[in-house]
Amino acid sequence: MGVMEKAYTSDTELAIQGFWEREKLFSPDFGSSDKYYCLSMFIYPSGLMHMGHVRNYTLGDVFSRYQMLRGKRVFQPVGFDAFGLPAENAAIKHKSHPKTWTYKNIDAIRKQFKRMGFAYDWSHELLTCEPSYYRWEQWLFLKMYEKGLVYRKNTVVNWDPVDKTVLANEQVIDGRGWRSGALVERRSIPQWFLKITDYADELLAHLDTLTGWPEKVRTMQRNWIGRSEGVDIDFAVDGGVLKVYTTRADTLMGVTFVAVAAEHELLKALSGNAALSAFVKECQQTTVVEADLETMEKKGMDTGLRAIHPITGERIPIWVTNYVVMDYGSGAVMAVPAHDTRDYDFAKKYGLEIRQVIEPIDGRPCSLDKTAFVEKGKLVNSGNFSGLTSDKAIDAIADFLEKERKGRKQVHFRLRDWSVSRQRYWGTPIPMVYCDACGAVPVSEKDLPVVLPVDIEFTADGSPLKKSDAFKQTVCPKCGQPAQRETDTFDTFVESSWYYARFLCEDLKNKAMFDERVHHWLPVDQYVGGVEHACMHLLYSRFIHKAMRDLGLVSCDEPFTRLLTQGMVLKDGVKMSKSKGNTIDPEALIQQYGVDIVRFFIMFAAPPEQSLEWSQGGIDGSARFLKKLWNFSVEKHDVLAANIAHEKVFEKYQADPAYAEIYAIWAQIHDDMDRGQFNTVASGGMKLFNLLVAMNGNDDLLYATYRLLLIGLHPLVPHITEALWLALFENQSILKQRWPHKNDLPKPLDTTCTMGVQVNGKMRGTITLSKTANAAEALLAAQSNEKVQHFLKGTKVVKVIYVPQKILNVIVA
RNA sequence: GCCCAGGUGGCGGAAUCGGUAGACGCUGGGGACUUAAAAUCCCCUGACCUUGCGGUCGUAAGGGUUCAAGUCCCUUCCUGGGCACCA
Repeated sequence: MGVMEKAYTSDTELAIQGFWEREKLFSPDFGSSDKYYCLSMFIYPSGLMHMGHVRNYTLGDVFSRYQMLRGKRVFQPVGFDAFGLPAENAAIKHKSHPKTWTYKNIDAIRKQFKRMGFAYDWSHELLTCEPSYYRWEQWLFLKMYEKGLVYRKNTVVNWDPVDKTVLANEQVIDGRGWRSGALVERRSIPQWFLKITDYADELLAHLDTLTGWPEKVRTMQRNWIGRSEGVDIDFAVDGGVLKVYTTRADTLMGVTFVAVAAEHELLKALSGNAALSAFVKECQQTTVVEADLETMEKKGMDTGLRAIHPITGERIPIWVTNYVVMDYGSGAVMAVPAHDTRDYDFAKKYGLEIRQVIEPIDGRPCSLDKTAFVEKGKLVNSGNFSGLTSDKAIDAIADFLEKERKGRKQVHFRLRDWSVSRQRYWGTPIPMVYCDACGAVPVSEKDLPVVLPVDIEFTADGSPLKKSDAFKQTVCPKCGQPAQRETDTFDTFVESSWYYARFLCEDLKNKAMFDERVHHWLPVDQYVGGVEHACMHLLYSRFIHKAMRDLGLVSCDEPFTRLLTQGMVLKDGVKMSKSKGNTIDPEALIQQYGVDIVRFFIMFAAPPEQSLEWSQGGIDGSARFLKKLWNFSVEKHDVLAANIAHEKVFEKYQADPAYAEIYAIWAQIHDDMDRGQFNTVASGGMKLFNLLVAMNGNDDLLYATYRLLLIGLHPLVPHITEALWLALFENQSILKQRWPHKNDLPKPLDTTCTMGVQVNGKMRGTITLSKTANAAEALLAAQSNEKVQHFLKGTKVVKVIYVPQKILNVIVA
């Protein structure tokens, strides 16, 4: 190190990476204050790294290196989300084992990550498929079970009747199994659930505290949780009540039928009706995907059963439909065709009555010939409730029903409890045992982990765990009699819901789940990942975090303080994917250009949150810029290596217009770094460099500005800046430097500014005047400006709007 | 269908608080250097009208608020993400 090389090559990058490794720059002292925990969503090892990963992990690395330069002790870990369905598919395809495929991919990606030079603390690397990881997941599940956060109930899944296996939603294509082509059926099976709804209120309320998250993600979560205040209403039926939930109790008098799910227990009594049974069967031959349910053709059939309207006593027909799902709510909804779009369409289709009970509050005409009237308004045809506004009526009707014991006010969430059972092999075994005498019994803590057996043969016909007696046969932890293990495994979202905490303590292995480091180092200061995780992963993690807090395992309320959701990488306007054949292999690019050029382009080409269009021309441009920077450093070597005193240089040039520009650019770079807008950090670096190239004389200013430039660019192009730094300046890493806060640089002393002049709101010219000029002086300057004069000629000034340092708008008549 | 984003020159994008639209870069054109090419450097590059000076239009489309709108409000269109078993 220390010798200026004539050209920048991949050898330079490898040498720098070796230097960082020797210096141990990326393993923080966990006892220190000034911590900064930066985390990128860990990778699912489905093959090699693709451009989306390069973008994701570069973003995390930029945050990390920026914070190191700001003086923080940065922890940036790396790991692998190693359980999952694709491993099973690959194993079937290649007649191998999910583990083999997974570890092979991990090895390849690990090599690629190292080549990228990310500032990772490799000493805390974790793999979720290792027993030392998932044993604590099993342990956490047992603790949640003890706390009453776990229960078992039946729920519907996609069943492939030919392959005799449960299908993931993505394995259902147009209602058929992807491998067999058979029509998929809904099948109800028992599954383990986590009570995320117990935390619904807190998950909602704490969104307001997550000010470091994009507003759009918070909005999405708010809508996903979907808190609503409504009324549970009982419709009397033969032998019981049919419960429905509505947020529009004001429309209750407009109910003309009740719709129930095909699985509803009311229908059991009607099994003798052949036509009805056939229809029920047809309804069950659809997927459970909500988007499909919402868009498919709505079908229904009159069951012949009648429900009694809780207020009028009227007999209302009960219809079975394909769009009401048993798992959501009570599996029944009241239908008000006049005031609900879906009910309206359904009523039109089957000739059911449409009874108007709401009219517009402002008395404007309202026809129900073409469409439902779904707004709130004023009640009509509603007996004693007629004349009330919708809002008043909702309360009045709810009060009436409560008094009559036919209903009650109810807060309802759209959020449903989390089904964590998967009928798959490559996942964490659920630590439960089934005993004929004791029922479902949790595994004893001392018997953890329940190890996933790997000496199995993997085939297409269902989970090998179900066929493995060695795995299944055990004894009941309670009574000691022979019993059977649960053969389902956890949803892989469970692993990704607590890994951020385990990273800190991964080295404890089997000794403990966490130690005091989680109290000092959580929450994660900056989290980076795809926006596609806005609701599920990010909500599950928040839930598990709160559950861990209530178990005394962690101490803060939220796991992630700041969140950046990065956009996709596109080529020719569409997402890069193998199936579309439009991928760019990052490894080939790195070989051709080097890591930093790829990093620089990918940061420069688009703001992190937006999608990024791949461009060959763009990467060549980035290569050109960095080459210019390198060549400039070689050319100016004598000046730059001269060890000029740089401490108070900017003060000396405080009144120089050149310094005003430097200051403005640095302030922009600084702000953009803070808000994670790295594309303009890159362009700011280019501007600063252009300034440097144009600078003549003033070696001390050049020297000081150049040092600033290397520090500013370091997070984006760490290898190049480190190589130049070591060659020209100190013999220690650039990361030991401090990023100058914009407020620590001297304020430029220029007293004038240039601003636009409008006449009647249209831009007509610019004037340069003192920053402290008043309106009269500004007007005078405008009136003596040739271009502006042209538009003021022969007019009378009516009004002057003057916003100092921004705009002068002269209104004339 | 529902929820959430995005739409600015030939292209990627900038404009942080409603105040000079198009920074920075790419592409293209012209020039310098060279026997020549590459590399490099310099100038031009939103559209239309105009010999020029200059003017008009212009941020998906339409409307509105404002002295002033890419930015705020309403409507529509298009593209993308999510919709609970891909991760």
